Amino acid sequence: MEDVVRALGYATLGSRLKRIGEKLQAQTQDLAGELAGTGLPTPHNPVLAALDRQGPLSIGDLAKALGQSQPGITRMINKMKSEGLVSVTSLEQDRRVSTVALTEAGRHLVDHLKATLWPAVSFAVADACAGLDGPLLQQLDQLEAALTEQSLSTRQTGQPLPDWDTLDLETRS
Amino acid sequence: MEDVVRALGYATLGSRLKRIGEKLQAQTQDLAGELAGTGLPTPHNPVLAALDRQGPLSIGDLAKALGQSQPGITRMINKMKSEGLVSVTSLEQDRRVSTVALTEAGRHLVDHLKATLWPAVSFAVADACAGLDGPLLQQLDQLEAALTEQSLSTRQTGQPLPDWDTLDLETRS
DNA sequence: CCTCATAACATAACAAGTTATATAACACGA
DNA sequence: TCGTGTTATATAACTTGTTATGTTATGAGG
Repeated sequence: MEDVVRALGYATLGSRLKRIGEKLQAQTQDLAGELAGTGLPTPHNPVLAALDRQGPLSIGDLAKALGQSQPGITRMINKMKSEGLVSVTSLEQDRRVSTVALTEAGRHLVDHLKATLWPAVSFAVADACAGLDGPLLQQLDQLEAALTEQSLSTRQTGQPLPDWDTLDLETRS
Repeated sequence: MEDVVRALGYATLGSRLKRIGEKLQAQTQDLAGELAGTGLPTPHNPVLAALDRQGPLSIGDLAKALGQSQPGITRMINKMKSEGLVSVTSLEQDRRVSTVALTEAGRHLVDHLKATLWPAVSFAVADACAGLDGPLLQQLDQLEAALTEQSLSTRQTGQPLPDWDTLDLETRS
């Protein structure tokens, strides 16, 4: 059965990118289950990372930092608040803005993720991307094939992982 | 405000790909509004293209051809059926399988899209991708910047578009 | 033939993104 | 100070993807 989305090339690049992104997120979720045992949904990771990097942020700034719409952020923050990972307080000077900050539990989770899941994902994805070459569509072909052939979880070497903060510019970009 | 998803590189590649894919789809939708005037949702285009390329297909085969799950296809087909674009008939030999085929209206729409939207999108996306170079993350940086700077609709040259069927291997891949 | 496993599709519930709009707080000019 | 416009967030409705599960049809063995 022909892969139509792949065959149409530029015409369906949007669908293609979404599809690969979802596959990556699904495999990341699997890896999270094995590694960290936390049931943290994959899209919540960037939120935690943003708060870790930048400290407390408003809803709007979080939306900008993650490049998505404000209502989406509001909903995610509500869920994370209900799980005790973040606290939301309204700003003294301007009570329209609510400031989102990591709670103690949130910070602990971040520390755990920095030591386990986040570097593991970086390495596994870097491994899947190793050897990619050529124009964009070709690299996407290669990446999609690589992910199909071997999932992120089986790309775990088992070797000791460096902590997140020490790995920044090496594997990450 | 730092773009965290971009900054985290491989660790958030899934989110990144989804984000770019959604942006592309949104801009494709805009282009569709200007060009074709049809309110066809962007994800329905690959379904039409698959049926156009392969003739009538079962739900399961469509799911394979598009690389998504069967329930998603079922729902999309139901909507397209309700809009008169496809017909669904159950197979004589095996009444479990339902065969999806373009209706007359569906075929007319496909012909229209082949003459307008599909080649236009191919060209516009190819234009946005022109000059991309380097490793995957770098090409994604460049692509995302290109889409932000100039939308697909403003990449329309206005010059005559070749018909879809004559453009296959040239711009498409 | 009847049963049971399998296969195809449908349905339901959920997740996470979007747009459009409502609400509430602020800021400024008449 | 009183509207009035703007800004920040919340809410609602929708889309489109997912998984889990139900239903019906097929086919194969006893």
